Amino acid sequence: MTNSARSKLLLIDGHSMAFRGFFALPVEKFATSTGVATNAVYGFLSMLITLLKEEQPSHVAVAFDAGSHTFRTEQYPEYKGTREKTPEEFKHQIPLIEEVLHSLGITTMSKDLIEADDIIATLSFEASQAGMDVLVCSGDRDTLQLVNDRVTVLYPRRGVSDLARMTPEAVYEKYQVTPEQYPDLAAMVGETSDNLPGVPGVGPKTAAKWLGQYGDLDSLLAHADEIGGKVGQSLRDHIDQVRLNRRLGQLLRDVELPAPVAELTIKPWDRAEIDQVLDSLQFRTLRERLFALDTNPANQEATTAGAGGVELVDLERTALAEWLAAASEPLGIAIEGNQLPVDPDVWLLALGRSDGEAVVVDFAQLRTEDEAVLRAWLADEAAAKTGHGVKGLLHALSSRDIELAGVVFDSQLAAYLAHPDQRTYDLPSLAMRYLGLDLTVTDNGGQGSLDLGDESQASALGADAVVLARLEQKQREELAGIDSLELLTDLELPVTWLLAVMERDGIAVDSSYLAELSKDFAAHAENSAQAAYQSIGHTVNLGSPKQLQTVLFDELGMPKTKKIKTGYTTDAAALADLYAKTGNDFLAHLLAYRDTTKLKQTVDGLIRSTASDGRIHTTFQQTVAATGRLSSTEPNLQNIPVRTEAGRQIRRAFVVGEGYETLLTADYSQIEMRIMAHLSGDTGLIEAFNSGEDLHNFVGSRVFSVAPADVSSSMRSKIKAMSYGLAYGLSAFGLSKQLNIEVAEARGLMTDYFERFGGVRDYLHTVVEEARVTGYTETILGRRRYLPDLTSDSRQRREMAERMALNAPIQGSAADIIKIAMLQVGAALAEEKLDSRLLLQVHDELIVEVAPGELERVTALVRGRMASAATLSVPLEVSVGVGASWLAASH
DNA sequence: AACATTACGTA
DNA sequence: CGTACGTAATGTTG
Repeated sequence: MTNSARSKLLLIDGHSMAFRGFFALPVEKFATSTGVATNAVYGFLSMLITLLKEEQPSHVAVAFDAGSHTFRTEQYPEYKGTREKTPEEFKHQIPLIEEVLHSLGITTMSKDLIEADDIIATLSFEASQAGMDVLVCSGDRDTLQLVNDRVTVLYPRRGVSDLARMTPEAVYEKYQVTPEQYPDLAAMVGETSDNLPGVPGVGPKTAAKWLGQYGDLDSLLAHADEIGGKVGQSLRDHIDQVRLNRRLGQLLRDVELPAPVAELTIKPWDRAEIDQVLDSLQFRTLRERLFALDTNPANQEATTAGAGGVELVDLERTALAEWLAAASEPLGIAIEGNQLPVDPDVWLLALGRSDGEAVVVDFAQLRTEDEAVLRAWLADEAAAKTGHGVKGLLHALSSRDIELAGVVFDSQLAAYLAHPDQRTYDLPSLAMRYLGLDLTVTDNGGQGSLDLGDESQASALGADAVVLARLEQKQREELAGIDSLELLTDLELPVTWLLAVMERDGIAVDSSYLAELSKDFAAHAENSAQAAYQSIGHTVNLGSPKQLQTVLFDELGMPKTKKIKTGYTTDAAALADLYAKTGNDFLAHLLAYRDTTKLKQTVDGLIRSTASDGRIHTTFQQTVAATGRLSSTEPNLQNIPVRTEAGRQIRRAFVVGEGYETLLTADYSQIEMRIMAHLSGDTGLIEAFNSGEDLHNFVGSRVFSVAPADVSSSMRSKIKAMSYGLAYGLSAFGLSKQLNIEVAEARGLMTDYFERFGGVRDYLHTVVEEARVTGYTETILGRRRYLPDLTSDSRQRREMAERMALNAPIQGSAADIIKIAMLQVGAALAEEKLDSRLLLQVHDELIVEVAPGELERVTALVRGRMASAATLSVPLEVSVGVGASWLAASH
């Protein structure tokens, strides 16, 4: 049936339709969080989705104007001369639209000196010659000349969603001429928007009447002297203009184009790529509308071809041991259960082979002998396995004291290493991306779904396991291609084991102390609140920025602060600034209230997170931070206060657990600056670290040309801010803001800095340039971060990407190093059969719980292993503290 | 109920 | 107009 359906080509005038979208949608409502306008992109894509859905074209192309200079302006410089300059807000959206189209596999075309309509006319002509149906979507009436039995123009009436179908009949009804006659009519009537004057006194009605009488413009002009009255004279007076109009209005049908119509089929969708593009545009609803489409036959074919049936092996008939022994490749492991460190559980486990065979076991019904076989196999280092988020697997299996070894792959970690910027790495997305399988389709008949056999949970789990086995093959190849396979097998996978144990162990807290702290902070906050109400004479929700804006700027008439989306900011820096200006006590009370409520929230969060064993078990996220860092959730133990005295008191609550002697903290000193010295090879900076001198004093003495001893504290703090800022892509403006100095002074400071440390400047420059060429940055271990925005036309996006490119190798290399250190420390503790254990990692710091009598050995071991984790051109310095609480161990 | 916005804690 | 994160409250939207 589908073969007999005629091919249908959809041709879109990109500029024209984007422009409609731009004016139809309010720019304020359609912008990314960074302020990039996206209303035209949104409007265009929305229209495109509708067309794809309603019209089901088999071929699509979008044509764009190459520029305002065309062969028409060469013939007639005034052509389109009255057009207003394209708004900046609009211009930058064209590349974004092209990006979206490319991710959708839709061909875009543009050609120097040629307008989009000429490209469309050429393609339209070629396609209708080949017997295809053609839809032309354009807001330019010149395209009406293309209309015939095969070609329909969709002309926007208002906005981008209301399109008029201009068939030959519709054209005639509207203009009383045939499509072929339309350019003749337009030549006489003129087109204001193209700056083409028509014949005065001649409108569409008159022009149509004449064309009805004479057939076409040539015949009409040949008999121009027969036409009487004022309009006849007017026509004769403007014949040259009419001829010019006619020539300019004629669309070219013989433009040389890069691709024939046959190649304009919609390409298979790479959902991950589309996701990435839509993410960057911050589109949500359009994504759903888009993926709900089923217009792409090529995609369906690819999807179906990749799908195979999953066959569940019946353990009543097949011996588990034999089935396992027959495995010649890593088996996929999928489970059903709680994969968190607290109260983990597992009730179903599936093992899958890439050929589609799967075993699913229900622990509640598992025969004793099968369970023994399964346990032995899972614990067998030589039996290769692959999973998805193996850390969770380890938690779940630990609930039944099941040991897991021989895991050679983790599809989630692998996907993260390949594309560390993605939001999530859920299995269905990976299945779609790497295998073209749609795991979200649960019904049997659905195209692209695995044939589940039945809809039970067990079958779905078996399918997951099969998918994992197949993913391993694809992703292993991908990682090998970017030299990241070792990163997975030698770093991230071992780290997963370590993290699982750290999470399971947790860190002990003093719960009664936390309760006390909460009470203290509450009382303090309440006092500040009352004092705040007192000073303005009424109560207000101090936690509501909106209400505070009313109080500060309307009621008290304070000077306006920095603008934000909803008005003016009330953040701490702005409030402190206002306090300096006005001296109003309300501000001081408000700041105090903010501080203490924030601390109370942190404490209350810790209380809520304390497990029944009196310890807090955070979850470390290993696939979240794009640079390679870990992050910590539920609760986040990587942002426990330390900077203020009151905040530090919270660290007292983290204590050594029963049966252990003390806590030990070990942190790298200035690791990012050391990495900067290493990567840049700057001799001055390397010397700074080898001199034994305090880093900032050393650098300060060079920048300010004084002796190290004469570096004042104000000089030192400026140097410190600048040194750290450089690794983030700090600008002179940002530095001036932070240090409260003039921009000129900040710029001078940076110039002096770079004069003395030219290697740093060269390095920072090179790292961005290389990334622009290769498309990615790399850490010392070869961990990549892709930054496509480095070549963006939008300055904002490009500069953002440049700062990321500066920072990623530095932050990421530090992450690499501490991960190595963790593995080394973990291995050393095990080798030396010590009972002390790693509890937390806070980016450049490790926290260890030391068993009785082990302090000396553990201190030496941690120091040594951390310092030797990497060999850089500067030493890695480690400072260690010991104490009964995290606070006490911090100094 | 889900999402966005604002603010703020850490390295 | 400095990177990388997570959490909580308020307020808006469906």
